[in-house]
Amino acid sequence: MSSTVDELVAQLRDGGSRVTTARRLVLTALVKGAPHPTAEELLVAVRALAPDVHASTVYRNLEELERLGVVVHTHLGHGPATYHLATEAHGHLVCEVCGATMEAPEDLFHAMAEGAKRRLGFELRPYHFAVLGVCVDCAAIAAAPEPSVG
Amino acid sequence: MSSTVDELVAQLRDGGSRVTTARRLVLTALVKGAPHPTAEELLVAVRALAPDVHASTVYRNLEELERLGVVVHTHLGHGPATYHLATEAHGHLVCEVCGATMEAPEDLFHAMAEGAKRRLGFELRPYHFAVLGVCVDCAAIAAAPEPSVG
DNA sequence: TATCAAAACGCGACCAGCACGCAACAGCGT
DNA sequence: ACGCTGTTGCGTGCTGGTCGCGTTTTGATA
Repeated sequence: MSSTVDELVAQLRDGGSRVTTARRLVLTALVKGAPHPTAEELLVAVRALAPDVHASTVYRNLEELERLGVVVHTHLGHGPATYHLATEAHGHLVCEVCGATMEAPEDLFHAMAEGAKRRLGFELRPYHFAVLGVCVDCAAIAAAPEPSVG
Repeated sequence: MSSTVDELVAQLRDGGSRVTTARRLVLTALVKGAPHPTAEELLVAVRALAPDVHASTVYRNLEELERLGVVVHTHLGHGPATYHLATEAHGHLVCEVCGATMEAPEDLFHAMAEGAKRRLGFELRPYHFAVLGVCVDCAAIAAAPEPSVG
């Protein structure tokens, strides 16, 4: 198991931040909820237990948690940003056709990262924005001769 | 020289679209303007010659031009999308610190694209979203021992 | 346990970037 | 020049997110 809510709360205190109900619930939602929640989804999860929490509170908490290095956000495409614990940071491959999201194997970026570093001095951070493309299934559909219209 | 406005206008006619003042001006701005214009910047360029063109007209034209394969848009980071001619499509590396944008060498994505294809069946489209990272200069600054505060 | 400064909250207003509905207008085939 | 229909200008609306302000809460200290 990577991180419990209590450990994350301890990180908050270490960082000088206070521990509030909303904040704890955001962390709980991140630990126990679905894999790539948006701020909106986190808000829903938080409100399930504390209905009066305001959207801006969730946004501000995510910002603060990110400042402390507890969570990171990723853009998976055109929609809203998604959040996860910093301990679970990883690259993403997103299908432009169906929206399917998959975790990128860690070494997939190695060659490109090394090439960019050596040739351009550019240090890749391939986690912040997903790499777009077309997934197996959608590529198969696109390549199929005819979807047999009738 | 890649494309003249007249060639692009011909593409419009071939696609069944009409050629209007606003549309021609958008194309002109794309051909002759700065490298990675946003919709807003294109609007300004268009309005320099036709002050009454409305923002939504530019957005709709860009959408239509994209449908016809004349232009493509790219997301360089958190800001608005940027547009360029489809003939000039290329990958981008964007510095998360200073925002510097550079064109990615064509072969930089080869290894990753092949790896993704062979191992996951995933066909990379690395042009739609930029790859983020830290540029040479900002990496140097970050690595410097002390910026000599006084 | 009471006190209190500062942090965080709830709330609403606001912002950027963009999409949409509609009536008027203009391109272009005839 | 005519008329069909795509396009425009305009306002309005939506999503995703930020900000300022007055109130509440946290948690160190007494």
